[in-house]
Amino acid sequence: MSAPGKAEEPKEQRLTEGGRRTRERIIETAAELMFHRGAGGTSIPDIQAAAGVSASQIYHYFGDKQGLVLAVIDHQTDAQLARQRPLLDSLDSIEALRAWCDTAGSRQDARGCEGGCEIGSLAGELADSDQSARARLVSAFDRWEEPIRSGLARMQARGELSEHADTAALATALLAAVQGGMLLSQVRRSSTAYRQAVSAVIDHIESHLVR
Amino acid sequence: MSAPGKAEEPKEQRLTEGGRRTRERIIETAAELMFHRGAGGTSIPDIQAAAGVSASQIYHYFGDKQGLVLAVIDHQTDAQLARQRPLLDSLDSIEALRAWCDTAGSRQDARGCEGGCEIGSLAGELADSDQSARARLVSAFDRWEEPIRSGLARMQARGELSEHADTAALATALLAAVQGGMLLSQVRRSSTAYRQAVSAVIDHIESHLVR
DNA sequence: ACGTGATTGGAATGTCAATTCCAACTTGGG
DNA sequence: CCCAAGTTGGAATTGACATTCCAATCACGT
Repeated sequence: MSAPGKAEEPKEQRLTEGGRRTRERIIETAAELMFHRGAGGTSIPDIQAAAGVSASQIYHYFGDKQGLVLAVIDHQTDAQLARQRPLLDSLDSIEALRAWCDTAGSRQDARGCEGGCEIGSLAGELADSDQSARARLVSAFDRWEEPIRSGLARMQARGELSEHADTAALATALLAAVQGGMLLSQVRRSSTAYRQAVSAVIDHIESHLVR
Repeated sequence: MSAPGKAEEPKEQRLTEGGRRTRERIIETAAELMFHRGAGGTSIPDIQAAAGVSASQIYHYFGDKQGLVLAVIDHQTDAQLARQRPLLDSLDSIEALRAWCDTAGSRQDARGCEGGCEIGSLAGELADSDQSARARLVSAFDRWEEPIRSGLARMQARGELSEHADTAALATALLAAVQGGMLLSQVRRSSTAYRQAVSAVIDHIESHLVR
């Protein structure tokens, strides 16, 4: 589920088992299409065809397109975090940080560097035009950044990382490197930029190691 | 045997003085709208109304919407680089790097952190869906990264930066930090993430200084 | 002044998307 | 078994958009 947010869902409707599955299928199909063509570039008919559902079903479960987009954001956030676990929960060593960043790089290579970050792409498209989407994206990035900061904080508590290091700022910098690196890699169709970007920040974190 | 219309050379047409101005006005208006609403979110009628031109004029000068988008990419690239000069041409000291990044941060604050990077936003939207747009974006980022690398190379040539420093990689990392930092700042509506991201990378570059 | 090509207005066309509607069908609990 | 609520299909509506067309001006070289 999503983070403890204040989602104002007035219509708490009961779902049949079949209904739940249909709903899931719509979200997953929409997420896939929107990852490649963007939210604006993905039409309801596109989703209908790809998921094998009728228009009524989409509007029944999500109200309107914006509702579906919000659901997709949450789904991608959950999926992204789930996929990165358990690595994400033990980012308390330089090697762990490198390994974690590396899996993302390999994943990027595997798909030929097409598409960037599932969340970052939606963020760039929706941050300015849809306030409720932006709110969820804030939450998404917070949930993503937290485990990084937490890992650094543990290193610091253990005395491995200088007590002067600003773990929150370093975590933000690393997340930014991931996002920016992904964008450059997507444009250049090469994961090199991504690897150089995250490597630089991790090197910098490394410079805060004690002794 | 249809000619693989890979690159239909934009037929060199003669422009009247008024025509040139109309063309410029369309590009600038479109760039402004697309910056806020994205390329896909900006319709030809939108541009018509904002620029005070008729549909014929847009199609006369750009062929179709994609042609206009390409022109907008080039325009934003030129505008971006021009705005950052002369700072961009003297990035050969840590202070210069910080000052350069700071102006972008202030600019971001000045607009309330709405909108990200003029080029980066278009990149995220178009990299996967429009190959000719992607090609221009590759060129845009290359033109942007070059002055950074060049400045670092000068520092290195002067013996200020370690000879082991990979100036190209560092330049890429800094550009990625700018992009990723802008994205996070746009979502969070605070330039803090941007400042932390670029600061981390510049600190890292600083660690390569020969003492 | 003339004529060719540049420029412009504005309506017309065809497509497609978002959303609504309603009727039919299913399911689960009492 | 029976009803209310959940679920689905598919047509209909409405509007916007990209693009085309044609006819009218306008600018400039000769």
